[in-house]
Amino acid sequence: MGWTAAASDRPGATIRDPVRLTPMQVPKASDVLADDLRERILRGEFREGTALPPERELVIQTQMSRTTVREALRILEVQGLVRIKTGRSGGAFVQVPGEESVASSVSLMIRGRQIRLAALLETREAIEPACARLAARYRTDADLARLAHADEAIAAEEGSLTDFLRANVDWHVAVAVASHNELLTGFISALSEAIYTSTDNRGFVDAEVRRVTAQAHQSITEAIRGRDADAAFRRMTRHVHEYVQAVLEVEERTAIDVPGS
Amino acid sequence: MGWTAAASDRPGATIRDPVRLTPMQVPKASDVLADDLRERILRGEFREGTALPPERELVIQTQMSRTTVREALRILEVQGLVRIKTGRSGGAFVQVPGEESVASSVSLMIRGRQIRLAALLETREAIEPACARLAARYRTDADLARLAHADEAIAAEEGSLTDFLRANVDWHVAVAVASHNELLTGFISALSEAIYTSTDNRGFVDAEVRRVTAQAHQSITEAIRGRDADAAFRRMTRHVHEYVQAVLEVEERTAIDVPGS
DNA sequence: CTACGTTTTAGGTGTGACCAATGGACCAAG
DNA sequence: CTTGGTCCATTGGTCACACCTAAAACGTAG
Repeated sequence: MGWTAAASDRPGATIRDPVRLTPMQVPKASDVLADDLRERILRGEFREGTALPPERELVIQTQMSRTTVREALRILEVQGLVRIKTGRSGGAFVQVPGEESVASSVSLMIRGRQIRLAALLETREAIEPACARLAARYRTDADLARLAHADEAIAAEEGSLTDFLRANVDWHVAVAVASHNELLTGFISALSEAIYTSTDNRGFVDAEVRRVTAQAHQSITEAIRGRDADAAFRRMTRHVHEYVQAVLEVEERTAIDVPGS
Repeated sequence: MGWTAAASDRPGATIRDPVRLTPMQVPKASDVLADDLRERILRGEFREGTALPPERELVIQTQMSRTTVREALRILEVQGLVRIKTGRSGGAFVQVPGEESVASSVSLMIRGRQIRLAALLETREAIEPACARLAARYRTDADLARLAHADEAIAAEEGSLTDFLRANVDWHVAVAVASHNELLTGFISALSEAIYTSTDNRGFVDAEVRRVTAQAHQSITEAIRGRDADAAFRRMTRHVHEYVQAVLEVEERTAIDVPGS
């Protein structure tokens, strides 16, 4: 177009890089639609449970092809913003992403990055004490019921290792729920689940560990019941830390790692 | 098909529910493909950056339609497991979900659930002190450089409010990075970003707040530099808590909420 | 009023065609 | 030898259309 020549007053002295452009992106049609719908959903324009127009209707309204519309809806579905049902009076129903959504993405990262069990425990050590403190502050009777139930399940001697670990996860998640903080609950759910799968097949949990764990849990549950935030924080700190120590000890003893498969 | 009649020896006495099936789910074809590929990626079967076969090639291999194949790839893309490039030698390149992935899903939840600023701060209060402790333990010189850079930006008096808040976020994220814990980094990134957007347009940040903040940051940075884990934990606890108090005060003073729009 | 088949409305899948972007090979002008 | 232009092959993006499948709603026989 010759506009570079126009920028220079002397034809021989070409200015080389007088202007810089940021690498620009041409959005895909499906992304445009998805972005628009996402924005509206997050803005609260539709109540939860509202049905978006059927695909064929969206095709008419947006003048896009059904393929494009479907791709946009699929994006929103994966992001947890809609739930798609088939059949008559089915369609895309607005939903708001909750803990499961966060938990699943955290799980993906943990598995993909092959995050070591030590790092997982370190993270749990970082956030669970504070979680217990909040639980002591905000717990309701329903929360207490869940905790008590998990305590019973853990104290059951005859359960299998898997049962024990499952109950263990349930208890930790119950504490998180009792904190009434959705973010923390999401984090803890994902963490506990990952720790669970990492801890299974590592038989370092013997009867002694189970006994100590059950006792610690009950002690913390008591603090939460008594709304003793400081005690809950302290005991949870100690409990999680001891667990870390136990795992690290075994890690060192069983230092024959299985890196490949 | 009349097989219920065949099960009964007398035609009139139909046995009603002789066999019970668990409600089974018919998975969608695209999900099957996506699940398979996801599993392989997470298992580390492909190195990061590896190109999956082109769509048309996958169509041949899987005997599925291109529509289905594309949907599967789109799912993986949204989950952060592949990055799709157009053009020659383009395609789906294997990727492993990192902090951005977690951060974006957390953002969705925060926006969608309309989580209050108080809850965000509460969450930050729960995890940042521990984060600072880890940073003091594991920080490298590169981490210190980032922290120092952020400290300078914050101390700059002449910046706009937005600049200040931006630098504030950078510093908090830098602390998280220094902890060398990818999970915590992801959490803090998402939290800080959300707090940033919530704090903007709330002019409670005056010169005094900025001065105190800059001072607190420097103090914590010093603790991290000196590998003093306890001091880092303590000072960060105090700093974040004071920030919460400041915000809550303003919240009460400006109790004229804007619920609708 | 219940039971069951039919209809209708939605999403799910398959096909084939064409558009758009990207990278490489090649060529021409300076 | 560098710069820019042209063309081509490859690969994802979009489209239109047809058909299958699932589920809710409806209507009717018993």
